[in-house]
Amino acid sequence: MKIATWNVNSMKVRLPHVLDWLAVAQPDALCLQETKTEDKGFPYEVLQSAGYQVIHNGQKTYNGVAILARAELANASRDIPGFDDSQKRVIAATVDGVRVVCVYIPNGQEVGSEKYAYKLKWLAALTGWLREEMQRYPRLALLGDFNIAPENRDVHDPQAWLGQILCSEPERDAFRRFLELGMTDAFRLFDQPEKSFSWWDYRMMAFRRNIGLRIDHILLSTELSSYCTACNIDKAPRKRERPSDHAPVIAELTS
DNA sequence: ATGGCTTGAGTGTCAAGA
Repeated sequence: MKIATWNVNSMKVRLPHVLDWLAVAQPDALCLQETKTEDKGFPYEVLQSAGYQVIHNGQKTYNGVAILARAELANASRDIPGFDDSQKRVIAATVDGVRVVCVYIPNGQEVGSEKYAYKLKWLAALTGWLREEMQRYPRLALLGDFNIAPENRDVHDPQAWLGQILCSEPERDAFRRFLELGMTDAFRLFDQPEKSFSWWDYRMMAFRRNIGLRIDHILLSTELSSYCTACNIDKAPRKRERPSDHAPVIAELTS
């Protein structure tokens, strides 16, 4: 079973890229972030024609998350239960016995800002809910745009980013709390190339110069991580015309 | 040099991303 995550930065603009990537990469489940559309504008039919079931939790202009899956999407849930939030950032469902949790974690803008406080509060709420969700579903995968580079090796220039947004210690602490729940960063289960990133700024030819961050992640519960045989970042879609600024991350699980 | 692109909204030019 292949599971993947991709921040597409507008489903409307990126739909052709998503369809092409589904055909090439053949994921069994794909989590999408930043769809930037309401549910009624989401391209359900064309994705179903491509062989995927679809659930979406969207809003106008900002945020928005979806899960596409070849098999049935069972027991779908939206948002963080008990956490008052107008922003559409979470959707979850069970696919082939795996609880797939798709998240678009807030960016935080700047350390010390209101949005940063919201990010930390949001992360705490997610962690609390995940603790329960993992008891309900021991075979759980958390996928998405975390907007956190967990370690210095996930940053092109750790000195320049020291203490900055996406790299600050409170954010990295929050990431470690996911691991303390019993989850493993699938990407780090395997040897990886130096300077592996999942996001590159649109400006300054950042992709060509590999000036990036690894902020998109797949975390696996203990019961799943032992079945993980590969995890990679696919840079091919980032090389296309009008790409998303993020690349997809894909993990393979044996049954 | 706090910019540099891209998107959505909306038709001016700005917020937001990371």
